[in-house]
Amino acid sequence: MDRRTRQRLAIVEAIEKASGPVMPQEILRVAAANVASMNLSTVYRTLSRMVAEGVIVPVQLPGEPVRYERREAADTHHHHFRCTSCDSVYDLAGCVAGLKSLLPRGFKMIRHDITLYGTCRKCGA
Amino acid sequence: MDRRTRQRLAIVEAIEKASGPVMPQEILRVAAANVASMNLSTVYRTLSRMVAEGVIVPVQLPGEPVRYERREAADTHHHHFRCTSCDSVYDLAGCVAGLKSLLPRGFKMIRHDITLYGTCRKCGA
DNA sequence: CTAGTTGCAAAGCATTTGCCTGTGG
DNA sequence: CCACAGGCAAATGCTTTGCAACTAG
Repeated sequence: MDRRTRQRLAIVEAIEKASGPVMPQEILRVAAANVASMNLSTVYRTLSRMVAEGVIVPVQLPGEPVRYERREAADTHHHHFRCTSCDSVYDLAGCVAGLKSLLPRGFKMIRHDITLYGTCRKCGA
Repeated sequence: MDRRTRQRLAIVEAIEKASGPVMPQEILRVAAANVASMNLSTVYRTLSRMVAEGVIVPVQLPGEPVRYERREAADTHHHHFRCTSCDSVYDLAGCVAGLKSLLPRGFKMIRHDITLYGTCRKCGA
């Protein structure tokens, strides 16, 4: 990100303000509040760069468009929770043991993804 | 599936022959070998019906197009392994304990997805 | 100044849909 | 016969890209 443009600052701010992983559309919506001319292409291009720079990481949940979150949050191994009521995605600290026992012989595990679905605190009331 | 058409039979066969979850494109490729006029729209429409009828279930892996597998295979709780070398997807029997311990207080888990990545036996050699 | 950026429109993919023709029962 | 199916092309929704105009440094 060579230049500090209004657009980039607004996009970075939108991601940092978010409480969890956010989608490009959501970033556009928030960033457009500060920079009227904000464009979806700019959001996508900026996100690609930030991923390449390691500032943010893509969060892929099964069957949904990509979301992004700060790399800082991703430095500690974690997984995600998706509220089936409000569609928000939350980070979950920690992991589980025993994943390797699921592997058939001859298979080697390099990484894994876990997604939990259900209702978050807000929606569970 | 009211009618037994050549197309439907070929699509069903393609899914049953598969060694794991398969993508629509792959189904088209295999089914087209038997029915020359086979069309992607037909594949998609037939898959939708089969899902509605409960004959097959969609398998969603993070960041990839849907795959489908026989419901029979899905009746026993299982997860998936994706080979990062050949891109094949395999079913994994069993599950792990302790997922609920990842939940923050106030969150309720209804279901979960686990995807393991690495190299399969064929590619690991 | 001027290379890096942006906005806009067009292009890509995967998937869906409309519509008219074909066919299984 | 004729309602259900299929083929084809156009429409979607998300994401990427080409290109000319713009601007940060």
